[in-house]
Amino acid sequence: MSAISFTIEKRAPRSGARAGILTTPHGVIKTPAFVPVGTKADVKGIFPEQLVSIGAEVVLANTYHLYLQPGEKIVQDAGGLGKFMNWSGPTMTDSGGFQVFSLGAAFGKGISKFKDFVSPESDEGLTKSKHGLAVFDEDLATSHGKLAIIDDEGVSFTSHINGSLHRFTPERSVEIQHALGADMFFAFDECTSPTEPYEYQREAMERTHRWAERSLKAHRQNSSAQKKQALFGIVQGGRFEDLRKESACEIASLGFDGIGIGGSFSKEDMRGALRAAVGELPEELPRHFLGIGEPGDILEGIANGMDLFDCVAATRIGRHGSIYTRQGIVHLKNEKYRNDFSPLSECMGFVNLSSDEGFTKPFTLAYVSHLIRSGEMLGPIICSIHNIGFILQLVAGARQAILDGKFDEYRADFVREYY
RNA sequence: GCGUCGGUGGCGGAGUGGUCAAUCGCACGACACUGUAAAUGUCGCGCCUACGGGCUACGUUGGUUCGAAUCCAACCCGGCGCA
Repeated sequence: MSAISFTIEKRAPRSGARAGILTTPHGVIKTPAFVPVGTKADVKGIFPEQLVSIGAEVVLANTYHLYLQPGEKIVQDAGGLGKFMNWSGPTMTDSGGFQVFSLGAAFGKGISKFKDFVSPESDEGLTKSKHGLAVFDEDLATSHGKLAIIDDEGVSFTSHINGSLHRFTPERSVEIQHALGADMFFAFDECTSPTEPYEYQREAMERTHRWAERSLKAHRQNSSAQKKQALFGIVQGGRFEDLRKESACEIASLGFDGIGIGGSFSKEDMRGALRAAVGELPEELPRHFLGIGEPGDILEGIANGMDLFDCVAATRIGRHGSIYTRQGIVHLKNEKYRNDFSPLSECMGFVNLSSDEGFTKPFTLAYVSHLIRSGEMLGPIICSIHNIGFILQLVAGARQAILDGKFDEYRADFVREYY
């Protein structure tokens, strides 16, 4: 018995795209859906009411961050993630598996989730340890510029906040996520660096599979949590299609409530890895494309049958002064926007961002550019809301297009103008 | 007027005989950002360039020296103190 239910309303004729309804204990999510990221129990710079007003239906927080600060007990005592952050709709939490990557192999290397990975440096093999470093060697890790090292049992890491030592296992991640109490949560996985070779990708994938089983077992041992929370397993396998297929089969066979597709790709590898995985997934489970993405990548995901997406880019680039528009990303700090008095909303093709909760009138590019340049906090806030709104609208439009049987045209039209 | 300290790139401010077109910060210009170590980071920022380098620059003028932003002299300008 799952805490959620998922029904598919309509499938697109010439692609894998599908529109569905995902019902959770805290409400309904119309899929495909974009899930704004609220890592530390807030979508940076945006009030819950504003999220609602621009169409958000669900938010995603992070286990690693909330465990470190303020601690899962506080969130639990507050009544769970949603109550803690004043969000009454559906919630999700990520497992902390991504931090294994971002604080581990990627730490200090300028590698992000989605870069062109030019020259994979030979890596002293810390994260490749086959012998299981049960005890975290801080000096060793630090000397390699990492805050996290992996063994078969779990991951030891130092807090990026104060350097204190911690350890996650699949069981611990589930326990923390039970305390956080989101409607949907993810199994603890190992998100590998795309620079890792095949052998290591296989090793990590198999470890992720073992962790998936342990996560599921831990979840099933808590029947009250099981009634309220759904657990998603995560497909890994790097850029290798055979691994992706194998991983998808394995994860799909275990009995999760939903499936996440994880990983870190180079731009060219995403589609192949995605297709290989999706082809092996059962139709009836909701599929979440972890960490994706940019407009084009989201549409690619939808076309390949993905239902849920989350991404920090909208708020991050917004905070950094860039906005999505129908014609592509605009860097508001650029000189040419200093005296561009065209309205923000019209520029991005929004029909309506004006509501009692949202903006009352469109701001001009010149104004927001000024706010960004002068360091006023309203600038990043406006851009973040704008960008989340843009993505939500893009996905809502895609959903409607699927229902209307016009997804291919919708996607083609968008891509033509945007890229 | 006397004394004293000081005048460096858009600004602030290092440097105090060669390795200085000149550290650094700001401003400015551009780029990056995909399960958030991120309201962050990277690059550029005298002029020209066939990218090897060339040219003009550290208040002004002159001098010392193989060589000066750096030493000397005069002058101009500013702060402070005394008249």
